[in-house]
Amino acid sequence: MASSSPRKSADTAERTLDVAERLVQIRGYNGFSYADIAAELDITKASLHYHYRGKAELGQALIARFSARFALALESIDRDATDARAKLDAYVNIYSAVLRGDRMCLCGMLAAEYETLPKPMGEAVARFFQDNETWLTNVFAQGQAAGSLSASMTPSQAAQMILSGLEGTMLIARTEGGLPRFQASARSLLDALTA
Amino acid sequence: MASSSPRKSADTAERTLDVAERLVQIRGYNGFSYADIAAELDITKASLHYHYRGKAELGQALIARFSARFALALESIDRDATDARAKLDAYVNIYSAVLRGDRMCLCGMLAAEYETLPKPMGEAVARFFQDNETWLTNVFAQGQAAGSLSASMTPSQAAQMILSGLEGTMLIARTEGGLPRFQASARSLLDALTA
DNA sequence: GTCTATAGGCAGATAGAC
DNA sequence: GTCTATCTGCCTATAGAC
Repeated sequence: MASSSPRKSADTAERTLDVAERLVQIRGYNGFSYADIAAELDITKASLHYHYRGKAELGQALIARFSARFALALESIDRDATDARAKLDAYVNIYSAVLRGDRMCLCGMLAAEYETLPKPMGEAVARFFQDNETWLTNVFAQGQAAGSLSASMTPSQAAQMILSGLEGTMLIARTEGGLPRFQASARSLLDALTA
Repeated sequence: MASSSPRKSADTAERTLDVAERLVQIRGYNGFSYADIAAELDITKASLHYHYRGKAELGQALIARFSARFALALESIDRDATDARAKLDAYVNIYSAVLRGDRMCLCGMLAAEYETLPKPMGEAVARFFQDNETWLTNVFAQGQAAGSLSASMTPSQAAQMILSGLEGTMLIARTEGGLPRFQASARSLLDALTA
C-alpha cells in the first residue's frame, strides 16, 4: 500500500499477520484468539478489529499471504534450479524452514481444522494444495522426460505422494523427532522417486 | 466394568466416548465442547462431569480407547493375513474405514493440535505413532525377508513413509477428493514399496 | 446418575471518545 | 489508529438437591 503514514518498519496490519500466522501454525486456528495477538503487539483487541473486521477475515488474509509467498518461492526455484531433483530438494527446504520454527505448514494445520473453518478459508486451503500439486506434477513430468525421476507412476500420482508425504511427516515429526526426523524422511521419500 | 447397573445397550460413559471421538475426529479437540456432547446425548453438561472429571480426562480416555482398538485390529491382521503386502492392504483399510465417515485419524488430528494438548494427551499421541511404526517396521522386515517388498530402504524408513504418507493423504483428502483420492494415493504408495 | 443453578473466565465483536 | 468500556454468548467446572 505505502499510502498514508511515513511507512514504519512494519505497520500493525502486517505485524498482526506475522503474529497470527505463527500462532495458527503452532496452535491452530481454533487455538488462538485476538487477545493473544493483542498481547504480543501490546495493543488492544479493539485496535485489531480496525485492521481486520473479524477472525474470519484475518484468517483469509493469512492464507492469501502464505499462498502468495509460497508461489514466489516456487517461481524462484524454477529460475534457480535446473534439474527436477534439485527442484524437489529445494521444495523440501521450504518445509524444513517452517519446521525449524516448530511450526506446521499453515495450510496443513488448517486442513486438520477444515470442518470448522469459514467457507472462504476452506476453499483457499484446498486451492493451496491444488497449486502445489500442479507445480509438483510439472516438475515430475520434467524429471521423467529427462530420465532422472522414476517412471513407475504418473507425474500426478508422484506429486500427490510428495505433497501428502511431506505434510504427514511434518505432522508427526512435531510430536517426536522434529527437524532431523523430517529431513531423514523427506530424503527417503525423494530417493524412492528418483530413477 | 459391568459392575453396578443391569448393563444397558451402551452406558453413558461409553456413549460419551463415541460422540466425543467423532467430534474430535471431525472438528478437533479445540473445536468441540461438553455442550456439544450433552446436546447429542440429551443430558446436561453437569452429568458429563460425573463420568469424566474434565475435558482433559475425557481426551485421555479417547486416545486410550482408540489406541487399544487399533492394537486389536493389528493383532487381527497378524492372525488373518499371511504375506506382508496383504497386511499392508489390511492396514490401509483401517484408515479407509475412518475416512468413510468423513473423519480424520484421531491421533492425526490431535497431532496437529499437539502444542495445545494437556501433556498426558500429547504423550499418548506420540506413543500411538511409535506403536504403529513398530508394527509397520516388523511387517516390512518380514516382507523384505520374503522378497515381496522393496529392499531399497530400511524397514524403519519404509514404516515412517507409510505412516506419514497415510496420515498426510487423509489430511489433504478431507479438503478435496475424499475417500476415492485417499484410496488411489494409498495404492500408489504401497505399489512404490512393493518389489 | 442426572438434574438445576451458578460461578468465573474468555471468546469475538461493537460504540464512541480521543 | 488506538483507546476505554461494554455486550452477549459460550466455555469449563462445581455445589448441592433429587
